[in-house]
Formats: sequence, structure tokens, C-alpha cells
Amino acid sequence: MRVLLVEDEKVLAETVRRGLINQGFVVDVTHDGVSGLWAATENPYDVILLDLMLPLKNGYDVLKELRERLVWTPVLMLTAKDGEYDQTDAFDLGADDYLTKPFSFIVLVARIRALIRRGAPERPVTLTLGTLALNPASRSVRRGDSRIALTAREYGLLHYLMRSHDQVVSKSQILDNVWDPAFEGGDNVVEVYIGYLRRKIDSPFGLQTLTTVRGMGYMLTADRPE
Amino acid sequence: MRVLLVEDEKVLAETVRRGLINQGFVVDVTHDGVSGLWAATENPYDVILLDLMLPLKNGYDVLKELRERLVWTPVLMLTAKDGEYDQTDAFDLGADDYLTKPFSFIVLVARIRALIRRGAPERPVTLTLGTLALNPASRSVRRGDSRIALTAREYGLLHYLMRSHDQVVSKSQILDNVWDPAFEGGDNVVEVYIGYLRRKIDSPFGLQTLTTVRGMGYMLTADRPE
DNA sequence: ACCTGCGCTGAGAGAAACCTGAGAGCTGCC
DNA sequence: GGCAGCTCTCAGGTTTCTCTCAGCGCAGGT
Repeated sequence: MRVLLVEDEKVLAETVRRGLINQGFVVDVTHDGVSGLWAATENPYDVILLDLMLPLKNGYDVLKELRERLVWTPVLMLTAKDGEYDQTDAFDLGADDYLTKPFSFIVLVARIRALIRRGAPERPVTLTLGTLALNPASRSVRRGDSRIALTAREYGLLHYLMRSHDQVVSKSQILDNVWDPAFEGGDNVVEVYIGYLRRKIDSPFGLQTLTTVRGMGYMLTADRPE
Repeated sequence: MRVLLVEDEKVLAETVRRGLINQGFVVDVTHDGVSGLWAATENPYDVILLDLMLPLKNGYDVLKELRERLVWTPVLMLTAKDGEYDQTDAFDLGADDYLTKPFSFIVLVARIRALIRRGAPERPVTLTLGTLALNPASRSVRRGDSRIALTAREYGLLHYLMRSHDQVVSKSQILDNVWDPAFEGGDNVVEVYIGYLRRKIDSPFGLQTLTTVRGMGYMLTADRPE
């Protein structure tokens, strides 16, 4: 169980860190918002403990940017009682829980365990491939920061291609998986829809992630090495 | 300070009740899950003390249904140490604290006070999405400062959509959740009511937060789409 | 260099999905 | 009983999507 603690009060941070290690957690600590955000983006933590008042970038903004980057690690906010932000704000931003300082260590551990237990599965699972992101819950697709509107069929096709990314899929595979099994038409439909998709996810961005493998099928790849 | 105690062991319940009254609390007691749930839904308590093992409906389910009904009164779970459920489960369901039987009365009171201090106001009592706010308690809806009058069906639909905001919900999902399970009509009703809602929550404000996702369903989003 | 066949694309017919106005049946209230 | 408000059905109209077709371009083979 890996935990990230972002807390600028050194003494408190050290106390919590030792306590958590005693409880069997692996703990990383950063002392300001910017390095906290960086750490949270780069590593797969199970929970992030995020102080609200932080140097360089406050917890409020860290959480916001984290979610914008589609990082859905559960976040437990640590708030000072007299803080200028209230907890409702934290919930709005996607914090999963909060604790008011001073807090009891027992309670902290219990909350962390609760978050870990219910953590990941509740989160929207987004498929990403390079800068392309597909969110099945909201049925939304984005390339970087721009939203892309797709029709039902285009969406189905992209969804399938993303699940099979970096593999060549044949037109008949596509027909089997995206079209109705009873579909009787020729496989030109696939070509047509591949064309539609390219005009939406590649051409506007000057990319070529959806390539033809002549005689074999198509392949979707990332636009930049991950 | 008003407290609801849901506990079936009559002797323990009576002891706790007297003790709390001595401490200046107003105490209601119920002895089973169903009446506990009813009382908790109907009255504005500051804290609910909820036993886990209860006749008719266990504490686990009571808490779950309470949260589903968007009642956010802080709940302190009373668990028997040998119970089949552990404390983490209680946290998962939205319990705010727990106490293992047998507990010291002093500790109980301290925990109750702690819950009351950080309690209710921190909880979202209204559902909000952008400038749209729905208050389940008063069954009222407003867009910004203007009140919006909705019929029962419209309210039910909006309530469901707000709980599933930013997700595409299909017409059949809507029928299952908003209409009577025995409803037999076609799903055109949904289209009609979506239309009614739009005329009340979107059109007058020049917004389009309730969008059609052709072939999939509908999605309610905040009024500031990214 | 020339064929041949695969893949791409614009245009458009047809169908599906959706929206909306009108109104019938109900219920509750005066 | 009569009215008002709500719920739901229906049918016609509108929008949008899906798929077909035909012609063109290009890759790969000879």
C-alpha cells in the first residue's frame, strides 16, 4: 500500500510518516504543492493525503489539476479548522474524504483503509492512448484538451480500437465486434468509418495514429511514446 | 443537540439514553432498523447512534439507505467486536465514526461532541451542478436565484439525472429508476419529460445542460462545459 | 511503366432517433 | 359537477446517422 503525503509542516509530516510506516504503508513525502502534484502524477499511489495550505501551490489547486490530468487516485484532504476553504469545496473538486486538524492518528488510518478498499473501482475508468482519452461513463472523448464529438457508431469503433491498440485488427474483426452480428453489408462501411474517425481524431491535430496496414487491417497507436 | 439512538438491547439503550439526557442531549430511541430509518429520515438529528445488529433491518442497511436518501446526519456506529462486519465496512458506507462494544460512556460522549462539532454543515445537503441546485429536503430546485417549480415526475427525473451527472444515462435506465417498475409504456415518455425539463431548467436561461446523446441517452452537465 | 486490386472519399437515399403539439384520462379540490 | 393540473399516448415533423455506391488514387507486383 503506497501513500503520498503532501504536507509542509515538517514535524507533523514526519510523525505521520513514521506512524504509517509502522502500519505497513510505503510512504512518500513532499513538502509543497508543485512537487506533490508531480509525484502524484508520476507514481501509482493508493491514496494521497493532501494538506490544504501548501507553499507554491495549494491543495485545492493540486487536486484540481490532478483530476484534470485524469489521475483518479483517492485523495484525503487535511484541512485546518479555521481555513478559508471549507470542506464542501474539497468534495466538489473530487476529494474523497477530509479530516480536520488536529486529527487522531487512529482515525486517519481507518479513513485511509476505507479509501483504499472502496478506491479504484468507483472511479471512471478512462482509456488513454497518448493524448487520446476515452471515458466510457460520460461517453466522452478528448484529444489533449479538446473534446471530440462522435456518433454512436464512431464511438463504438474507437472504443474497440483503443481496447486493441497497437495491434492490427482486420475489417472482419471490426465488423464482428462493432457492428451487429446480423450485419450483412460489405466491409466498405468500415473503411468509411475509419475515414470519419481520422477526420475527427487525427487530421485536426496533424497526427496519424490510425494507420492502414494494407491487406491486413488497421492499427491505432499512441501519438507520442509513453 | 438532538440525538437518535437505534439500539435493540433495551437495558443498554435505556442506560445510554439517561446518561445522554444528563449531559443535556435530547434523545429519541428506536429499537429496530425500520423505525430507526424512518425517524432518521423524518427528523433533523445532530447525530445518529446506530447499532449494527438490529431487528427488521440491520445498521449496515439503515446507513446505506439513509445515504441513498441523501441524509447526511453524522452516524456513529456501535459494533460488537465479534460481529460479522468490521469497522472498515462501516466507514465504507459513510459512517463517520465507530465504537466497539462495550464502550466507556465518557468516550461515547466525547465522540458525539466531536461529530457534532465537525458534523452536519460540512455535508452536502443540496445537490448542485453549476448554477443548478436541488434540495431534497425541501424538494425545491433553483437555477441561480430563481426558483423552479417542478411536478413530481419532473422532479424525480431531475433528481436522478443530477445523481448521475456527467454520465450518459439511457432511456431504459431512466425508466427503471424514475418510473414505477411496473410501468409498461414505451420510452417516449422519457423524451417528453426531458423536453419538459429543458423548458424549465435550460431554455429560460439560454443554457443547454441537458443534452441528448443520440443513440445512447441523455447527459446532464454543469453549465460551464469545459 | 503499366496493371490490378485495395483503400479512400463525396454524395445522397433511407432509416432511425428524437422532438413536440394536441389531447385523453385521472385525480384532487372547490 | 366543474375546473385545474398532472401524466401519458399518439402522430407528424425534424434532425441526424448509417450505409451504399461509384469513381478515383495509390501501392505493390510483374
